[in-house]
Amino acid sequence: MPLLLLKDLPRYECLLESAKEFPDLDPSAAEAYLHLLRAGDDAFAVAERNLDEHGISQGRFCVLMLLWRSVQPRAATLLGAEGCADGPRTPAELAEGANVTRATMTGLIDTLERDGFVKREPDPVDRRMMSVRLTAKAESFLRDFLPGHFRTTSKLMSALSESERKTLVRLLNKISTQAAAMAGGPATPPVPRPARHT
Amino acid sequence: MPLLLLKDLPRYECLLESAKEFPDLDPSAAEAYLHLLRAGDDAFAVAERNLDEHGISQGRFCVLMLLWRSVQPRAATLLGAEGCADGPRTPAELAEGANVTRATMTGLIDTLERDGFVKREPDPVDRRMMSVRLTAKAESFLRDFLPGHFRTTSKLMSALSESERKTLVRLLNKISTQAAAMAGGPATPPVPRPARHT
DNA sequence: CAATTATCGTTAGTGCCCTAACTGTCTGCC
DNA sequence: GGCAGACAGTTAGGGCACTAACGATAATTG
Repeated sequence: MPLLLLKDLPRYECLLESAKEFPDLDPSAAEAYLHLLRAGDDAFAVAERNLDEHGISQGRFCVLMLLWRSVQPRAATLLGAEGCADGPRTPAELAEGANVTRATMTGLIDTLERDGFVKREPDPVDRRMMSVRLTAKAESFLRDFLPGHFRTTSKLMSALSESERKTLVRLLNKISTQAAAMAGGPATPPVPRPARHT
Repeated sequence: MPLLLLKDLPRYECLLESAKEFPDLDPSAAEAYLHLLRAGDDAFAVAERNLDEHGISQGRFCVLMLLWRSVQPRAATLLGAEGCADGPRTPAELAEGANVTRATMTGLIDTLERDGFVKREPDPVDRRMMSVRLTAKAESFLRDFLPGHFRTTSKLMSALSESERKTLVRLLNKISTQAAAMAGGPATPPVPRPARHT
C-alpha cells in the first residue's frame, strides 16, 4: 500500500452536492482523479503482494530491473533503455532511472548489498564513483520471479479487452502529459523555481 | 512521490520483443499496468505538491477529510459516508476509513496534534477509547485549502472530455474489481460483515 | 462473580522515502 | 601549480508506512 487513501470513495451524487458548497469542485474531474488513484493503488497492491512474498520491495525491484538492463545486452534495448551503456552502473545513474534521490539510492543499495543481490565496486578511473553490479543470486532470482510477476499483471488486466487497454493507455497518457505540464512547466524560464501560480 | 517507478517506461515494441524471452509477458497488459501506475503517480505528485506547500501530507489530509465529515453534518452524507455517525471519531475508525493500521493512525494523530490540527480527548464512557476532533485551525485551513485543491484536480483532468472521463472511470473500475478479486484470496471473501478478518 | 476473550490505543523496531549537509575527488580557470 | 566550483556518494535526521507486542479496559461466559 504505497499511498494512504480513503477506503470508500464518495459517490458521484455526493460530489455533485459538494460542488454546491465548493464552486471550484468539478465533480467528474474529482471522480476521475479519485478513481485513478484508487485503481493505481489497487493494481500496485496486487503486484506488491507478489514482491513481498519474495522479500523484495517495489524500490528494490526497480533497482534490480535497471541493473538487469546492463546484464542483458540484447534485452537492453528491448526493455526500453535507449542510450543504454552496458556494464555496471553508478548509484547516480540508478537514482536518475528510478526517479529517486541519490541518498535514497544509497539506502536501497545498502540493503540490496546486505542481502546479497548487488555488489559495490570502486570505479578504477574516477575515484568518486562506485559501480553496482548484480550478483548471480539476483539474476537467478529475477529469472524465477519475473514470470509470476508477468502472470499477475496479465491477470489483473484480463478484465479489459485489447481495445479497452488501448483506450486506457491513451487516456492515461493524456493525464500524464497534463501532469507534466503542470508539474515542471516545460517552458519554465531558467528560474529554478516556478514563481507563477499554477 | 509515493511509489518508486521507472522514469522512462519501456516502449511497446520492446515489450513485444521481451515477450519472446518471457512467454508469460502479455505486452498490452504490461503496457496498461505500467501506464496506470505512471499516471496515478503523476497525478498524485501534482496534488501532493499542493499539499506540501501547505505543510500537509496525503495521509494527514486524509485524516482531516475524514474528521471533517463529522464536523459538517449536512456535508457528511455528501462526502460519501453512509453509516455516518457524526461527532468525534476514534483512532480505530479513522484507521479503518483511511485504510491504515491503528499504529499508523497513532503516529498521524501525534503529528497532527503537535501541529494544532486535531485534539485528543478521552472518551468518558469507554476508557479505552479516545475521541479525535478537528480544531478551529484545521477547519479554517481546509476552507482555505480545498478550493485550490479542487482547481488542481480540475485542471489535471481538463485534458479529458466528459465522455472520456466516464470511459476512464469505467475502465478503472474494472481493474479495481479485478484487483479486489485477486487480493481477497482466490476463492471467496468469507466475511459478509467486516467483523473478524484475521 | 471470576476468568477468558476481545478491543483500544500505544510503543518498539524496521523499511523506504525525503532534505540538508558533509567528505572526497575531479575539472576548469587563472 | 593552485584554488574555486562541480560532482559522486554518504551520513544525519525526519516523516510515514508496516508488524508485533504490550497494558488497560470492556464484554462475554462458565
